[in-house]
Amino acid sequence: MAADALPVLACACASLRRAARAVTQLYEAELRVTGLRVSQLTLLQALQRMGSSPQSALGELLALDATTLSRTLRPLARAGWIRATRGHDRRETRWSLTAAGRRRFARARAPWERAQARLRTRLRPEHWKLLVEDLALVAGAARRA
Amino acid sequence: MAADALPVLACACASLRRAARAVTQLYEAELRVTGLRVSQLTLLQALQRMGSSPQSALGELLALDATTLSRTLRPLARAGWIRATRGHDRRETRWSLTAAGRRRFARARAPWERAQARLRTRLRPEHWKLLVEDLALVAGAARRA
DNA sequence: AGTCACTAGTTGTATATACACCTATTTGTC
DNA sequence: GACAAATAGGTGTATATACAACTAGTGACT
Repeated sequence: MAADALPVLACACASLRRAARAVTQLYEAELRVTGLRVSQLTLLQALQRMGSSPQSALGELLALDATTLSRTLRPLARAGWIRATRGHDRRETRWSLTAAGRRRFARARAPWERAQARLRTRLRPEHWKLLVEDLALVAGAARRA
Repeated sequence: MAADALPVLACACASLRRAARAVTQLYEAELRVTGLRVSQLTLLQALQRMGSSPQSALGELLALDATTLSRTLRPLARAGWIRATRGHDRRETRWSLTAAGRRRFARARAPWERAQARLRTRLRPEHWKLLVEDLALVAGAARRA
């Protein structure tokens, strides 16, 4: 199994980016049938989880720059999968899933789980934990460093 | 320290991409004084390590799509930091660092190490190993999955 | 030699990402 | 209430990333 590894890079950033590229390609391939990009599914997952939430809160959860987020949300709204409402503070935009968005999200579930499984079965159990738990620590650390 | 973590995401791909974004922003900030982007420094590091190497080998090492690589190499060549030679097989392009490239790489060393240190001191020691060693396994696994 | 499959790399196009800067709104202070 | 500082979000621009389709060179089989 370790024979399949790519060479270790000295740079932590390069290591992360390389892994992100490789894993993204795997997920995009599985998600292709859904018509959703990884970035879009990630946003639907975040909204499913958070319910109605301000745009800025989505950006913090995903460590996404506000401008990137702004442009990624737009096509989801155009497709009718998410809906914007205005809060008391009228600068603020709150987003929530529409019924169509929930359906779309449900239809993407099986392909997403195939991607998760495809990767997971290739890894030792502790590496899965690394991905989903320890990287949450790393992301938080980098944000505040 | 764990109080600084971002919430755990269910999707391994989203977790990786979020961490990559957060860490990239940290490194880009430190590298700004060098005039090099993370992607460019990563290529110079790879060439420093591999010596003269075919373009395709660089792509495999970094899990970079050939088209992405092609367009990332071009500005480095234009800046005179890398040089192309042609192999026996005349389809193949081999790249190596120029003297100017080695100088540039040397000047970027201190800022790069500051970025590494800034992240590293925020992490528990085992997390550093996870980043540079275990992510090499993850990247390899995803590639072959 | 002809040709067909394969491989290395590029071009066209689309999405992902973020910085600098902008507008609209809110809030704190006088 | 007036107004400066702070905040939410968007625009302009530049780079990062990759798929589909392409060109050009290689090699194998006849």
